[in-house]
Amino acid sequence: MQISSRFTIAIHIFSCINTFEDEYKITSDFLASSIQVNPVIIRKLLGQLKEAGLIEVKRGSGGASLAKAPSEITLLDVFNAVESLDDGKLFHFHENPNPNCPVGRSVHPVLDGRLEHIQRAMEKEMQSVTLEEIFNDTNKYLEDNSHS
Amino acid sequence: MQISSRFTIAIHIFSCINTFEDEYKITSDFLASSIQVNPVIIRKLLGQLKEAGLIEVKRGSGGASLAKAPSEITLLDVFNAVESLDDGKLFHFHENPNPNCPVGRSVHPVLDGRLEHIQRAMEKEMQSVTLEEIFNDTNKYLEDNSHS
DNA sequence: AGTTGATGTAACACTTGACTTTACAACAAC
DNA sequence: GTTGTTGTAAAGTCAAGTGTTACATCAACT
Repeated sequence: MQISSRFTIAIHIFSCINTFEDEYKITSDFLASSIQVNPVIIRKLLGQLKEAGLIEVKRGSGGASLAKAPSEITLLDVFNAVESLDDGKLFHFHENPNPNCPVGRSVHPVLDGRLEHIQRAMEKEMQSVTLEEIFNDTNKYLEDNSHS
Repeated sequence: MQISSRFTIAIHIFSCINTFEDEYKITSDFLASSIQVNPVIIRKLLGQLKEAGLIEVKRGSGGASLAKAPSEITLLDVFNAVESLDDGKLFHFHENPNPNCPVGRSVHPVLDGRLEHIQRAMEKEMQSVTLEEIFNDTNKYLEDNSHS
């Protein structure tokens, strides 16, 4: 099963804030039209990102903005804010291995460490990328492709 | 969204084969009672593992066995055999970013490489663990806990 | 104060995938 | 041909992702 699109949508949101915050007010409708999903989806995501302390959202007047420097937000922060992993675990273990079977008894203790290790590898990689880098890449891409 | 339990069930299957193949015939019913899921689930998984060339299953008489040395099967092999990632990609991208928006146009080219990189890190870690190691861990665990 | 444009949320529907279960045809060995 | 097993179809349950409408709440502005 794939990781939900909430993650890429969240990054898209950040990129929009970075690119447009001086020109436009970043509302859920504005974001919805760039991402092409329903504004309510965006609002829920904004809520999660806000709760994680990554952005600020103004009620009433409206508009979203970063709560931290882009160099201080990693893809892992975004991922954790937005992806609800049951018990924080990437791998879903089958619930009831038979305790009367030697193998059934040992699967969990034998595998748990390995699975954590794999998850860590992924998280480490996510942690090594900051929004600043994403923003730089985006700006570069837009410069290179603005003459077409 | 978590990775489905098919992955851990598959590893459980392999461990059962390794531990019991000399004493018992490894049928889907046998496996089902150790894993405590429906035998049909097991048969489907056995089918996927067979198709990936990791095991052999006897029709009629019944029974599953390894098709390769445990040192030649990695967790990544098992994962790929059993987990159907759409288009091989771990991350699900939102489908229709707005091409009329600069950011909408650039999200894909900017992110694709990063996401692949993260997925690779996970795969690399999976690839570094063989079933042989899992089997050794299991045997060790069973020895250490057999006197209780 | 009332209007306006946003956000926060509830409620509901739709779809998909995971997982379960029953049932049965196909098969191999005895 | 009987038996035990695999392969698979069919149908169902359940949870999560996603989409949509609706509306109360809020802050700023006139």
